[in-house]
Amino acid sequence: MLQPDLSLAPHDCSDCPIRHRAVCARCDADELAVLEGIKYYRSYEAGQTVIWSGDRMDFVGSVVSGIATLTQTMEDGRTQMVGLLLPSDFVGRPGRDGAAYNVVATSDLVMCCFRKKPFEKLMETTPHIGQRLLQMTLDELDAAREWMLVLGRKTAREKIASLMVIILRREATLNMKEPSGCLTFDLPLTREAMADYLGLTLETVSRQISALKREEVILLEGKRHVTVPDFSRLLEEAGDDSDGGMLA
Amino acid sequence: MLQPDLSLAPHDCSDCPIRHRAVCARCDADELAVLEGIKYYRSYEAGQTVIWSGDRMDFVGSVVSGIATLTQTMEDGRTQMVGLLLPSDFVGRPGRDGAAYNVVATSDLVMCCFRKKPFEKLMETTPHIGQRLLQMTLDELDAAREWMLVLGRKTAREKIASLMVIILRREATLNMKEPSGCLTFDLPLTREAMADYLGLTLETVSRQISALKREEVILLEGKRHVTVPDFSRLLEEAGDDSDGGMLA
DNA sequence: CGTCGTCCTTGACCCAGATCAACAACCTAG
DNA sequence: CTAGGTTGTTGATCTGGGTCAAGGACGACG
Repeated sequence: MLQPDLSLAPHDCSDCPIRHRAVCARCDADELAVLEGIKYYRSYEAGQTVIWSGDRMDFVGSVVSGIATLTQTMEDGRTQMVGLLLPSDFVGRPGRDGAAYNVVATSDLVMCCFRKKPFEKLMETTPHIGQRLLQMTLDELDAAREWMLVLGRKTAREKIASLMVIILRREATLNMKEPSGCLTFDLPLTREAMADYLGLTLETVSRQISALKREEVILLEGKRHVTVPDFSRLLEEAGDDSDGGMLA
Repeated sequence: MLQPDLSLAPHDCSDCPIRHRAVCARCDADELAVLEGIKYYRSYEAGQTVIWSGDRMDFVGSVVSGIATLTQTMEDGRTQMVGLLLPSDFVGRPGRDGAAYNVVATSDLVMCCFRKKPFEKLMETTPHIGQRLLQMTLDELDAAREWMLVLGRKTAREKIASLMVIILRREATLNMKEPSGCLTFDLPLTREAMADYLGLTLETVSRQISALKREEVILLEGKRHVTVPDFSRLLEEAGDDSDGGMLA
């Protein structure tokens, strides 16, 4: 079920220096040439803030490697993560100058950026970029809404399991297969960051992870490396009744 | 052909039979003619389900009058509202056949629909529609993410106040002004629907509304008609520190 | 008119998760 | 090697909001 052309399925594009889902259409060499003039790479260290909410943002871009988070904060310090950016995810908003969230590098991070003005011009002349961006944005909207169910209605245990499911699904999607059976991955976030994503405290996160370990839903090596002996069991714990996000 | 108006600011378009922000570019008469072939209206009664999650959806459209909700449900019945559709809001997803949520008419509802296939074709030939749709989708994404903060980190009282702020802001936006001072509106939702939106129970919603009334943050006539004597007080109760969503 | 059904309110009690606090397991620097 | 800084774990206690239960307000309809 590989989808060619303008599909949004992440594609094997390892020899393409763009690695930019919004722009790369079949890694077209001409396109590449057009883009060379306006694209550049940027690196950030773990913990560094890429953009502050409200700041002027003169670029759009996507994650090449590493992990970043989108967060919102209230004056009293309460923090909610509103997005988790993994490689290939897009950041930025054509048509608006101000950033709406803090973007923070959670690990060392490399981004592929485009200066915004020329990118917007490019969108006008190259319709598939806009179409691609629309599809990606609709996907993000679906993901955000699915997360609203997690935040609003799930228990702490279900939230933790849901987070693991999301991470496993995203990793599996990059390899274009469905997760199942026995799986292994590394938690890309600290307990505190998980808490901010899930609307919990870090203590509750820690306790629930311990509980899942105790009941052998997961196995832990160190604090970050997780083995899931039975993915369907994890799904059950997540209260997940979806078909894997593979809507017709 | 008229220069298309790509701004997303709601515009006075009362004599335009499309009333469809995604498509209507300054109510261009030519455009209208093109569209006549593929658009139609549909009415629903209060309580009627417009689309079930997972169903095939062969149209896109927008709300002309009335109110609809997008909800997600778990097998055990826990429900989370993930979107509130007011007049001019868009429903549907070009490029995908299955609906991702239940869409329910909360009041009597009139929708302006377009058959999906021709609409998609129209998008290809008329770039401004795609651009407009992208902007609208990005706005919805921002709204969804703002709601994640409400769901994940706010107290019950702040949630109720936030809901009222959102409703007042949306109403004010239609008249293109900022809400302030003494305001009046009708709650478009039952206590239960509010609970589903806010990730609370209906009892908690009722109690918090009573508390806000007791402390004169709001005045109630009947169960639905609300007067807000001081909008800034309500903002404070909502824990809202934004600039009114008017990012540069 | 009364009865039924929907929507809402209020009270009593309980519990999941927050809060407060101590400490353990690692780092890296010196 | 030790000192100090992160990050994570676990225990004790508290509390906001959930749950269960009773009843009120206000239709619509016979």
